[in-house]
Amino acid sequence: MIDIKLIREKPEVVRKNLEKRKSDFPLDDLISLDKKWRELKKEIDRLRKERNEKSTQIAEMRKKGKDSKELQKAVKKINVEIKRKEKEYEELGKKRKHLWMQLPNLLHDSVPYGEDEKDNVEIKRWGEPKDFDFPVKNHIEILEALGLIDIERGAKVAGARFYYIKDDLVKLDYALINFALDHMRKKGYVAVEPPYMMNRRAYEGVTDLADFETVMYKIENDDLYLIATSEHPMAAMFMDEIIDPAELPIKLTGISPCFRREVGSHGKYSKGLFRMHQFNKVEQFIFCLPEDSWDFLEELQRNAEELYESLGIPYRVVNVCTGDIGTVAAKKYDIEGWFPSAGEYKEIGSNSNCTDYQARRLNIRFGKEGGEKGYVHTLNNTALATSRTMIAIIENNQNEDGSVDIPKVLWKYLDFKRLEKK
RNA sequence: GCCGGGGUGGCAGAGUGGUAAUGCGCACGCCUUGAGAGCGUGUGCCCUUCGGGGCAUGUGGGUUCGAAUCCCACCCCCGGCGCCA
Repeated sequence: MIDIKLIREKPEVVRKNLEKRKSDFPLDDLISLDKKWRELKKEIDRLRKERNEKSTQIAEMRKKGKDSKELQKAVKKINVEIKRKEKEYEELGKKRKHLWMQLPNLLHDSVPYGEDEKDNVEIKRWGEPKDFDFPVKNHIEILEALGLIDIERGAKVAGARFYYIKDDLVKLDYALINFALDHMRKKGYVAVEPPYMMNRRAYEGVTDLADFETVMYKIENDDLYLIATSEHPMAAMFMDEIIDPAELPIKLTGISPCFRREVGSHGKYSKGLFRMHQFNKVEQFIFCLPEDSWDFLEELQRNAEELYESLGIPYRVVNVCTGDIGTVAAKKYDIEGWFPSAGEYKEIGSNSNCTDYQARRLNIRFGKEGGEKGYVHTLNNTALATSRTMIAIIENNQNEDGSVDIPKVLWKYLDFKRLEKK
C-alpha cells in the first residue's frame, strides 16, 4: 500500500511509477473514487454532528421536564438519511480500498527497465560450472536410480507435484535446514517456527491479492490459508503494533514448509523437485527503520551468497527488472544457481526490499508513544530452499557411477558423505 | 466440545442508558548550571477550507432521540472439565 496522501498530492509520481512498471492500473479511477469517498464522508459527518447536537438538546429538555417529541422526530429523520448515505459510503470505501491495495509499490531508481525475466540484469557471478567428462543426468534420473524419491505414489496420494522423498534424501533435507539455521543464528538472526496457517486479514497484509487465487491453499470451514512461505507469518507477526525504535532492527530467520498451488505455472521448469506444491525453506526477514533498509538489502544478499558459496554451488545474481519484480517489492535481487542438466542458471532465492508497503497494509509502525511515528520497512530473502538446493547439489556434484558427493560443510549434520546405491 | 470468568488508549483501571473519569508511561514546553522533582500542554484513527468536525470500549447486527452500558450472533483470552500427538 502506498501513502494515500502521496496519491492525492503527487499523482504524477505514482503515475510515472506505473508507466515504468508498464502497469495498466486505473489510477484515475482510484483518485476519483477517493475524492467521492471523502466528499461523502464530509456529508455524513455533518449529519452526524447535527444528530449529536439534537440528542444533547433532548437530554437537556428531559432534565427540565420539557416535551422533546418534535426533536426526536427530527433526529429519526436524520438517521434515515445517515443510514442511506452510510451504505453508499461503505460500498465506495470497499471499492476504494480494494483498488488501493492493488496499486503496486514505488520502485527504487536502480531497478532496470524491462519486459520480463529475460531483461533482468546480471550483476554478479560466482563459481565455475564444472566440465563433466560424461553425459550429465538430471536430478530425477539420479534420485530414482538411487531409490530416494517416489513420484508416482506422491501423485496417487496427493496429485501431481507431490512426491515422497526418502531415506538419505530426507537426512539431506534436514541437514540443509540445520546448516542454514546455524549460519543465520551465527549472524544474530532469531530463529522462528511460525504458524503454518494464517487468517485472511493477516494474509491480505503481506501479499498481492491475486495470490489468493493462484498461490494459496484455503482451508475449508475455517478462515485460514496455508502459508506460501514463512516470510508471511513473520511479516504479520507485528501486525497492528508500534515498535520501539530501540528494538529495531528485528532480524528473524524462519523455518517452515511452503505450500503453493502454482496455478498457471505449468510447463516451465516444472519437472522433478524444481516446482512443487510443498517444500521446506529457511527464510530471512528484517523489520527496520526506513533509513536503514537499503543497507539491509545488501546484508541479506550477502548472507544468502555465503550459503551457496560454502556449498560450492555456482550462482549469479540478477537485479530483477520492472516487468518481473511483482507488486510488493521496491527492489529485488534473485540468486540463480547453476543447473547442469538444464545448462543454465535458474532461480533459487529471491531478496526484496518491500519498503513500507507491507508495513502500511499490516499497520506496523515504529515510534515512541506521543512521539513521532512512521511505518517500518520490511525485507525478506530466501536463506535456503531445500528442494532447489538439493537439486543443485545433486546435479553439480554427480559422479559417472550415479553417486553424488555431499559438500563438506554438511558432513557434520549427516552420517554419510555421498548419496550412493546401497 | 462443555461450564464459568473476561475483552475499554502504550499499560493499569472506572463508568449498568445522557455522549469515555483517573493514574502510570511517553512527547513537547516552562523552571534548573545539569539531572530530578514540580508545573503546563499534548498523547488512537479518519476528514478538514486548520476554525473545527466525525469515529473509536473484541467483531458484526438489533433496540433507542441517544448504547461501553440492553438484546442477538460470532471471534479471542484466562480457569476448570472432556478429548488428544
